[in-house]
Amino acid sequence: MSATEPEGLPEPLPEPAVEELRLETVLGALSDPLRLRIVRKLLLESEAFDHSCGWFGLDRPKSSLTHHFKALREAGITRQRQYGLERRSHVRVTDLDTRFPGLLDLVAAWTPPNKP
Amino acid sequence: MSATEPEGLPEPLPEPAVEELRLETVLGALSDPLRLRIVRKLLLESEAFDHSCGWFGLDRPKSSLTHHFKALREAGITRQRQYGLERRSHVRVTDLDTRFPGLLDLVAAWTPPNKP
DNA sequence: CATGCAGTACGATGAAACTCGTACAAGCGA
DNA sequence: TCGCTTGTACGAGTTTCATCGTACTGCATG
Repeated sequence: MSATEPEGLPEPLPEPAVEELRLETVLGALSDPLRLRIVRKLLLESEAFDHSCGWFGLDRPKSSLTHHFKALREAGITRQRQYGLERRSHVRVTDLDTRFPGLLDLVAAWTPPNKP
Repeated sequence: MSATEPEGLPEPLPEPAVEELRLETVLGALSDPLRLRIVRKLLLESEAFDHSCGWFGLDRPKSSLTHHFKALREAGITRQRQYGLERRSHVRVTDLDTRFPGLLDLVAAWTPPNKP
């Protein structure tokens, strides 16, 4: 069905379909500071498509990261695929732009406050 | 300072300044279904400027409504003024469009799922 | 096959936050 | 002045969520 993705890739992990995306859920997922950082980093700094958990350089225990990446995926913001050992993520840009046009532009354009 | 508002109005209740608005906080406030309804109703159906709490026709106890309207105001989404007995709210459109351009358009354009 | 690595699953803990009842303050009108 | 209305303050009960330690799975590589 979802023929927008190229062939030969591992199947995505379970995720909501485009029609199932809920604005409240998406906003709630983005309202966490760490998850907002993750999404912004994916939007701004990923030349390639997917990035594994370690690429983000987040100083948190692994179980915490699992929690947040799962939250992003279950909210429909990211798609995750298994590449051997690693589980790589990317933002579902097309789906989100379809359902909530302007949301990702907003997140990417936003300037986070200075942290000393 | 904030000379964008006409004169002769009651002072707004305490609220964050434009520079203090935080994206995480705003998104978190909008991630509650009832608050999202409130903001959408204000954006879509308010010909006049301000609306009192009862105008929304929300079937919740008063103390719950106070909680949510306060949350919206403290997140910087709405401004509230005291008019005699009533406390009327409107969305801080200019401020939000300045800090997070596209956010309110997004909220207004979004179509909520059918509720049977 | 043994080691090591990426990541999950589970569970406990603590902090928010939603919901709401009750009691109270303040303004308006008869 | 006596209600009636609008909304707050406070507090309790419940739920949800973030955080993280520990144990485990699965895969790759030597």
